[in-house]
Amino acid sequence: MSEQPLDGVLVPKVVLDRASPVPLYYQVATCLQEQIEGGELPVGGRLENEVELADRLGVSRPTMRKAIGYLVERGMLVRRRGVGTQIVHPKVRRPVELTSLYDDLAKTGRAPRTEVRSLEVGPATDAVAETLGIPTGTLVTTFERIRYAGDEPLAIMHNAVPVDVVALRAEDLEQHGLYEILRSAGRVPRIANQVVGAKAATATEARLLGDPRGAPMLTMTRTAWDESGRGVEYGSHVYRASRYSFELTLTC
Amino acid sequence: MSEQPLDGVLVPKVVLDRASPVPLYYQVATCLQEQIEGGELPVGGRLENEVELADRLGVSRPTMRKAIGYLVERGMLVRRRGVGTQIVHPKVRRPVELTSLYDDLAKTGRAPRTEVRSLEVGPATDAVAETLGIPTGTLVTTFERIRYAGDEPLAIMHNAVPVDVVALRAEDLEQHGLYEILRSAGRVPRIANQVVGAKAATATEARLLGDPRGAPMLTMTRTAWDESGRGVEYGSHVYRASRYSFELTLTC
DNA sequence: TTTGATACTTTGTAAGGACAAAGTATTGAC
DNA sequence: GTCAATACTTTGTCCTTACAAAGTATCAAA
Repeated sequence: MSEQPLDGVLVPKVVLDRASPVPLYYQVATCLQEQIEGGELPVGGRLENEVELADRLGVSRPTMRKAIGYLVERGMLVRRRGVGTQIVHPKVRRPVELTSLYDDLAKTGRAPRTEVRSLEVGPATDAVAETLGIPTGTLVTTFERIRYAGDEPLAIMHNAVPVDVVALRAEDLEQHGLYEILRSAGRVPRIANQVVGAKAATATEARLLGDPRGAPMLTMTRTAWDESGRGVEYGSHVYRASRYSFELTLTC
Repeated sequence: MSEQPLDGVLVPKVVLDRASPVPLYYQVATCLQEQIEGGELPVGGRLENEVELADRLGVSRPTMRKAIGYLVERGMLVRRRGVGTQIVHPKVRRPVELTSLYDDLAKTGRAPRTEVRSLEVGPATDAVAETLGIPTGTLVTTFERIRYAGDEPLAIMHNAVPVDVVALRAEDLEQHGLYEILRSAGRVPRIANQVVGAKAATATEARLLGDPRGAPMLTMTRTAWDESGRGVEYGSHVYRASRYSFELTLTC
């Protein structure tokens, strides 16, 4: 058994299943990723060179390169010509996940609760129609929700979703996150534009969220499109700055 | 001259320079990107299939695929097996560019001005050392700046940069953005972690920025690492919410 | 008319080979 | 001993070829 060579070059252990429908390059990539996240491949360490690695794993160099490239794209590895491939950072999430507040809360173990304050179907306003790229007057479902974490109000959320994208009912929205509903309807959001800002709470916002009037609020407006370029959601949300912030990882 | 075929399949015009040191796939990609952004290739249109395109441009299919893949990665194109490649979105910037406020302002044509209020070299605090991943007590340059757009104050910025990353002088910081300096010193930030939130202005902040006390402020703390995984910058900034917001595009 | 099988188109994965370019280490001349 | 030229290592780009898988359209049979 060839163990770690002398000069600190790391030899990851990878097991492949050529019968699996999962692409080879992806199997290699996730295997490496797990070992990096698990700490078996320490940060700063240098990886075996591509050619050897490909050889040892029994895959072609293009496949090996694609696997490495995948991890480079998400900031876990760095390669330099003439030098090699290094492990740079263990826990890196993709540039900001395209998830909803509901998902975020559920993931961190806090019980999300949603109150649907209003929901109506009507023609889209010019502004909404334009940002979503749909004809003016297209029917959209417009609704307002308050999101709680446990008993504490977190955010007021305004949304507009074209009715032909998915038919929304208040009951569903109280039980599930909007993105969850969109996904199960096959309208997966693929690309989104977000603007994050801040403002002072209006009297209404303050009352609904239990903050003093003028309290700092984090605002986020988002437009999301599905894979065919169709606008699926427009949202304009207000978060209590004292309870919420956005975290994101960017790679250049 | 073969013009646009009948069924609306788009035939981009691409001119390649094989003598150029710029990779072929990148030439193809930027050429396509320009035509998409310029509107010559309309949103929703279907691209010629890979094989034909590669053939017509005189490149191999892998090269063509790499070019298309590059644009798919940043959300401009979408491909589906058995269907083809479609243009989904014209103006999409990379998931949030890893730039500084100075760069942002300069790009949008507003004259950025910087006032360095303090600058000192000393051992890093525990918190800073930990986030940057450097030993406690490592010497860092700590400085405070106010950034103006024209005559109007925009933000208060606090930073810490290890002295062995780059030696910083107040004069340089008044003339150039921090990221510009880092780049020219060869310490290119490659990956960063940002947290965006909001808060009310303290009395000092309000005074410095010319806002009333308690005015809503957008906060951003960022830690950035270079390609070798070394922490190069820690920043904690406060922006006037009335004058600044973050815009970002995310792909899932 | 509807259903189901079939053919076709188009992208996805994979292999193998060749050369270029960048960075590092070594060696030789002065 | 220092510095420049050289060799070597390693990733970057590009090509050709082949087959698999998904989606669409066609066509025939019930």
